[in-house]
Amino acid sequence: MPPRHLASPTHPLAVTVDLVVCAVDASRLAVLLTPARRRGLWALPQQAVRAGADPGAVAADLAASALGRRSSWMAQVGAFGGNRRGADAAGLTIRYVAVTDRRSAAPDTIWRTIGDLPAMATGQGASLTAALGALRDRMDREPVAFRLLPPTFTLTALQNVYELLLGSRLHKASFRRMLQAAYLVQPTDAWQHEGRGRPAQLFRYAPHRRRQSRQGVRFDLLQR
Amino acid sequence: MPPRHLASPTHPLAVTVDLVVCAVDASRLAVLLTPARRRGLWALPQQAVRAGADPGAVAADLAASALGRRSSWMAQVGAFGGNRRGADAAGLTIRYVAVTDRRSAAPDTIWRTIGDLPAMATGQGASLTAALGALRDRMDREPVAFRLLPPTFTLTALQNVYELLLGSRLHKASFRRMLQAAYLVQPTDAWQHEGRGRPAQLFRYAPHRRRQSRQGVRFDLLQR
DNA sequence: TGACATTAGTATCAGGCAGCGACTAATTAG
DNA sequence: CTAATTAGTCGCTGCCTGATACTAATGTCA
Repeated sequence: MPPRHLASPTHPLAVTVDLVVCAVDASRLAVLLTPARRRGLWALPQQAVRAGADPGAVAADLAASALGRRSSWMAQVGAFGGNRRGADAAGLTIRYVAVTDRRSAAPDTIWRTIGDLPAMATGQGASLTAALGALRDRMDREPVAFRLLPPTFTLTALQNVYELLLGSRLHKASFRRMLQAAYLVQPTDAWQHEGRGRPAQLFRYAPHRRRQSRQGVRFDLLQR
Repeated sequence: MPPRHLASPTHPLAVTVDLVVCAVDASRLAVLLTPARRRGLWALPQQAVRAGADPGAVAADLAASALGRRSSWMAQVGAFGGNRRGADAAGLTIRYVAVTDRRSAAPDTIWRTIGDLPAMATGQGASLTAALGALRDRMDREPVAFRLLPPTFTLTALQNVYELLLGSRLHKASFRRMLQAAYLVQPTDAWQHEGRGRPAQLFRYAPHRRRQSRQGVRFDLLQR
């Protein structure tokens, strides 16, 4: 037997991509579900990966087919595998999380808000939670929040998305100050009249002047 | 043909784990390499995944066999696949990055510092860079720096590791102040006498009193 | 033995930024 | 016209950051 750190023979494996597509629905986070194999249950959209295919491309196609349109942002959560329960459980799952600004849906798929999820197939709930965690982690490195909103949006709407993803409230003035300092949005000429109250100006995501990040050490985020 | 978002038949795939093991060597980052299939070239340690195996466990075993001991920290970088060049290129690669405090090595494996890498097999250099990027990303969320150091260490050594991973210099007083505020290290009774200069106190990684993270939005890290 | 170099660690201060409350602005409802 | 509601801004205060400058403890070398 050769040392284990050298190349070793291959053992073909069943590989599936599964996908958590998120959208914002009236201050709630919603995810897209498809019918599970067992009737009455729901599951994350998933698709087998063929040899030679790029898993990212497979996930993008899957998102497009489940949404009826392309998702506006996507990232890989990770690869998981081994001893799940169920029928052909010996395979590998590559999980992706995606985001969209419009809750369109292909036939048979449904949107459900977190906290109001239907009965789901085994393990799917945990997958979903893990994917949302990954989303939260990337939120301050990539423009995820903007991809959950239409091309133009109010700053209040943007703040709501951030609060939703962070799970905590933010201070209005501070939020806007930081946003301005980061040169991430541009005002448009349009204003949104939303029933009562003062109209809100619409902004567009338009990052210019990339600021140097501080390069500091965030010990306060380091908790293990 | 069924809709693509529903379960579809399986297509077995060759799945490999590959691994970037890092250590600190006199203010340089070093990685562990094994001989590539083609003589004279070097490659990342890798191993096939059998059906039913957990890729994380496979990676941990691989690390243990390449190092001769367990690695002190490990994380998945991601799953990559599809159209690489080379012989059996149709498979999938799950990449992990690991970290150790001692540069032990199994027979046939070598340590090389970044910037002084030998000729490597196709694509391996890029894999390595991507893994180091992932390491840097997780550094301020998980205690990676501490795992690159022995159980007790001087604060100067810790700061050197942070500077190495961040790629920039940090201010001594600020570094220590933040470290103290985060309750991450405890002083020991031991002092390190390093040739000339004042001896340095040895500390141990011992996070107590988990502070609330600020929950703010780091727009300055958001640049796309 | 004493001055100097070297490394560790601390103190203090000034400027900047975050969080906060309070303010103005623009609209609808009644 | 007044109150309610939502948008957006202003100014203050206290904390944190980064810098400089200091003290402390050791080895080196004349």
